[in-house]
Amino acid sequence: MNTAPASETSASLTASTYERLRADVLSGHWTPGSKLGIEALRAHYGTGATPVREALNRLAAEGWVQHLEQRGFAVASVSEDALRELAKTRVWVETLALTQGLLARTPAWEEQLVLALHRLSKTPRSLFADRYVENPAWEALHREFHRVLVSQCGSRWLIGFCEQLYDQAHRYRQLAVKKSYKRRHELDEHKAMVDAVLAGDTQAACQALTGHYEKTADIILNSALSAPT
Amino acid sequence: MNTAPASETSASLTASTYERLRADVLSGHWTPGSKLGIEALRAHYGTGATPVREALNRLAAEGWVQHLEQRGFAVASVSEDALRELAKTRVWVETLALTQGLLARTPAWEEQLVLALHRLSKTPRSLFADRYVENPAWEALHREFHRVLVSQCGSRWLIGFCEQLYDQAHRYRQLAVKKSYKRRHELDEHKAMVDAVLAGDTQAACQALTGHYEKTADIILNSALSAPT
DNA sequence: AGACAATTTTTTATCGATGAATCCTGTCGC
DNA sequence: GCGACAGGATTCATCGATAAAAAATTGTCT
Repeated sequence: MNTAPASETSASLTASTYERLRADVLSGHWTPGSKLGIEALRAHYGTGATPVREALNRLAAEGWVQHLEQRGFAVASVSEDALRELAKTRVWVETLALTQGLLARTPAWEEQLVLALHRLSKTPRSLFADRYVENPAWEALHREFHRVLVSQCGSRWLIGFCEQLYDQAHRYRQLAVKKSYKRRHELDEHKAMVDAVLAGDTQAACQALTGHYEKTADIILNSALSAPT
Repeated sequence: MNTAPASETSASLTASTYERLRADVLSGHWTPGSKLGIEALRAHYGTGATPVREALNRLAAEGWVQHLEQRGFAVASVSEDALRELAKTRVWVETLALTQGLLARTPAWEEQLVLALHRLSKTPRSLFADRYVENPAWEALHREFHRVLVSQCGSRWLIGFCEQLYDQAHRYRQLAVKKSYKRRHELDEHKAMVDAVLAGDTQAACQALTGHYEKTADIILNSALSAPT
């Protein structure tokens, strides 16, 4: 959870409240479905009602929270079906972006990708070796890796969609991790994608991508998302 | 432009202001790039600053307006390049949705599609025969037709993306129409898509869809979007 | 005349207060 | 005993006022 003011102290209260609230929803700090009362948020983030309200309106437009006319806001709910649909969509949309990127591939893009993978490989997944504690640096690099992967498609819209889907999936991952963390060889999977891209093998790249996402979804589904702890 | 209160008088001021403001941006009533001063909007829509502000925040999250930190809001700008990118993305994403829909096609879907086309064919494009005046009924049915076309893909995300892209393209169309209206045989193009779907011919369907969007983009581009009247 | 700085004006972002709607609770009638 | 209903307490939506920031203006100096 994010209690300290964002590093950007200069930004407006609305902006920083938005960022903090968003981060807290993504990280699972606010439980899906739970009510987000204005007064509670106002107190928690230490601002007036107006910035909280404006932040909530943005988040509602982005689908992170739900706006119930005349009865406030609530954290967007989750479900196994929604996760399956999300994973399916992600495969479709990112496969599309990757395919288009490969049709327009450039050395610069390949270099970015190699670099992103390298940095990711140098960063530990967990802050501790014996037990899992989220490593913010790894999370940032992982996000960056996936961003670069689709960035060559030539459409800001498509890149934006991929980001939305990534963040949505990220929330599910966070929620699942709260229950059980399953170790896996993510680096190999990422490397397979990069290798396929470097070889210019669209089919292999898409296949690797698809496998990666399906595995992720399966792990989350198996962590019994539906059974609240 | 939309001066009268929305039909939903019961809804909150924020909600109705949001809808009216959005409609006015989509229709081109507020010129792209122009400033949206709070005081001006407040007076225009006859409410306080709070509902206006919340509506603007939602619209900013959806990309219809731009939020310049500490210096208010402005209507999202347009450009030829952005339109080309939009058209390209639309082809990719809707082709994807249509393809997936065809993989899962059902009689119910085909019936909806036939119905949507029929209704569209029965409604005149313009309110007057001699000159073009937008027909809201046609606009609604056209939107519905395209919604149905992609609705079978099985992903609410993908359907949502298609809607976003549709609305964005719609704004470009509205802006172009303000300069010159070019008559065309849209009905034939729509019919070609439906025929291909009914025949289960994915390739033909996607080709018809692609042609339809590329033609639309070309017409808008030729109307000299960049040269303000 | 043109550049710059101080000052005034305008506009934005935020607060605290208020009217309106919803939710809770205890009571009454059947 | 249980559901309908009338306060009362919360919570939401909205307003008007205000502090803070940006923009416009003016006056000065080179």
